[in-house]
Amino acid sequence: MERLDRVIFYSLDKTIKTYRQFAQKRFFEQGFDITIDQWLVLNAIYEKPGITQLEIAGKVFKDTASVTRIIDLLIKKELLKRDVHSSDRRRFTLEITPVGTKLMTKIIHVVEKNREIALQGISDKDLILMKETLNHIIDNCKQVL
Amino acid sequence: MERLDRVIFYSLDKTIKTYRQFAQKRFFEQGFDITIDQWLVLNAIYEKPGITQLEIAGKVFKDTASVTRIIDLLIKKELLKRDVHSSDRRRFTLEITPVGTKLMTKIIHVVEKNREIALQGISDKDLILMKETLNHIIDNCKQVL
DNA sequence: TATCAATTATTGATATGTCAACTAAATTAA
DNA sequence: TTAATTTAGTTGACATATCAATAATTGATA
Repeated sequence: MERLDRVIFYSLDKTIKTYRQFAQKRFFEQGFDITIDQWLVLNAIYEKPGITQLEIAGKVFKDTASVTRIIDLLIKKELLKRDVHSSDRRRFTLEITPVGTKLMTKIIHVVEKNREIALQGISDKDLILMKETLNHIIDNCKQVL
Repeated sequence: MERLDRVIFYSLDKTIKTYRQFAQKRFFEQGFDITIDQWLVLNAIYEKPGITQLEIAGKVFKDTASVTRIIDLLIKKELLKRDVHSSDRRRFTLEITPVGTKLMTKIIHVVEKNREIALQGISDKDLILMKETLNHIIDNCKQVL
């Protein structure tokens, strides 16, 4: 067996990539023409209307440059509308279009099902334990960052 | 508290991103002008001389297009050399240069230290448990892929 | 052996990640 | 109130991910 410390990061990487591929495939299969990342950003706005791009970036662990570009694409797809903010002209008001809202209400079922499939057979206890270990790793890395 | 199934993928994403940032920062800080992904590819060759690009892709969970491009950069950095394979002309023989070898023997200490820092305070038992849970998720997703 | 299929790798297009430089606007301080 | 600082967001450059199309070569088969 390989060394544990090495295998862990290997497994982490593989898990994220496999889950993303899986989730993306299911989006397309069910007819949703949207990437996982675009969904993440759209969802952040859906859950908190009036959210700023900076807040979105923090919420989905992306930098503001990525958020800007993803928002551009969401607008091109007519799922989102961008208007200048009434009181702070550095900011934008991001508003999900009716088409975007419809997509969100439909795609949530795929999202929930994806999570269910990916986690089936895994106990809450194991998930909680894993979450704690993951958070521990994050804290360890953050101390140096 | 948010729903567990949701939080888990959130934590996974955050962990990978934080660890990558942390590891990359330490590469640069210690004077190694190489990205994490370039290191992964170079390491695959280092550990298995004569490896094909297809095998590298499998080993580091990248597709062959990414591997091709990363190899291009490694060659530009003069850490790697690419020659036609003697018996199969579809393939290439990838050879790490002396400069590349030197880098690899030095950077391994940073890599080991990174893992040590990231995992400090976490028991082997918890790591093994996490690995099993991660593998379970991978298997669940693969069934659908 | 001529053809067809499989294998290995590259390339183009598009999306995203990361860093740095930049603009514009708002806030704070002198 | 002017000047400096901070904040919000954009843009360019480069690295990587993913998909599809392609090229070259090899292997299988009819």
